[in-house]
Amino acid sequence: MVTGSDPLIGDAAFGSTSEGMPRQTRRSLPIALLRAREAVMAKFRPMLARHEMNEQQWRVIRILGETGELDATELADRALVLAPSLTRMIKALKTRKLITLRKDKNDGRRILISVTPAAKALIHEISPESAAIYRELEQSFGAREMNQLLDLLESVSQI
Amino acid sequence: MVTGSDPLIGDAAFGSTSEGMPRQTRRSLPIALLRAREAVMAKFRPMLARHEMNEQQWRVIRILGETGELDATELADRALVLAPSLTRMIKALKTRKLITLRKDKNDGRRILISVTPAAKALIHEISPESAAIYRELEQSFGAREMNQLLDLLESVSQI
DNA sequence: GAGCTATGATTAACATGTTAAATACACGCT
DNA sequence: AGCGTGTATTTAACATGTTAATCATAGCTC
Repeated sequence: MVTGSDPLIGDAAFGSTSEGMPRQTRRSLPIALLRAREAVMAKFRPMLARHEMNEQQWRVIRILGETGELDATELADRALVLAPSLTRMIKALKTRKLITLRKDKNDGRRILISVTPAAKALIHEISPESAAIYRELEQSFGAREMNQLLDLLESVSQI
Repeated sequence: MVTGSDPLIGDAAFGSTSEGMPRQTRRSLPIALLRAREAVMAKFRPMLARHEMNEQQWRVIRILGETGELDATELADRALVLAPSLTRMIKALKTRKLITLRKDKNDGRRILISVTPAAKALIHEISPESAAIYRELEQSFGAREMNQLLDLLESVSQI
């Protein structure tokens, strides 16, 4: 049975959601998040592709650029990539001479990763383009809505 | 002035994005969307795994259950999976006898996909569990916030 | 110091994401 | 009918996602 006066479950246009029946996908948070993400990333992907970067590589490089040297676990955490993915990406980025690795002298298990000057140059190429796309997005979506959305997303991430 | 291995942006610069510098990831919409999605999906994944389903398969099966027979393009669109992914998933789901395929008699290019009774049974197993997790999520996040978030996500998806 | 446990990173195996190309059919045109 | 163009699906190739297992090192305990 549907919870009391809850307007979230079941959209009138698509019928009500009763027990045993799936929630309509249009008011499903996971799908709404995915759809929004796709819409947003579609704006950025062509630009990144011109720089021979994908989304994940850009996250990794950019975070290293912002933060400085990081170990793999911390980097994977911040860039939202899984450890096995990062391991593979490290190989590719090292080959492209965008990162350098060194062992942590105090902990032989850790590798410390940092960006090369070439990567910093790349960051300085991409960032203005990225910022421009972001501004465009903010303009058509609304700065206030954007902030509100970011706040809600931050809040839901902490659950 | 950036020198040596110092980060390109210090924490002091948080929030203010100047030309040539990357926006701090904490207020980046793509990353916020990804992080929120991860937080939400972490609640659902273990339950789906118990039913030997991943997130994408569940979206596909569920949408077919809601909608009835669909052609591949329409299904891929609604389930937010790319056509090549769907092609591969179709093979697996057919092997598991969760879907059946037939050719469109009016258009030989299209295949029409629908769920089997076994899939419908599976949907009726999973849906209440999914709904329970969703209610839990709604309770800790807040129904009003959830609604607000869904509205904003829908809005940003149309940009 | 041997042994136990925990942690960081990698590897393995399979699934999906992503782009480009190939294939097959539909449809309009002449 | 034959041809060109567009559309639906598949295939290919490579990247990342996901879980589990493995390997190496750290740190603790006896």
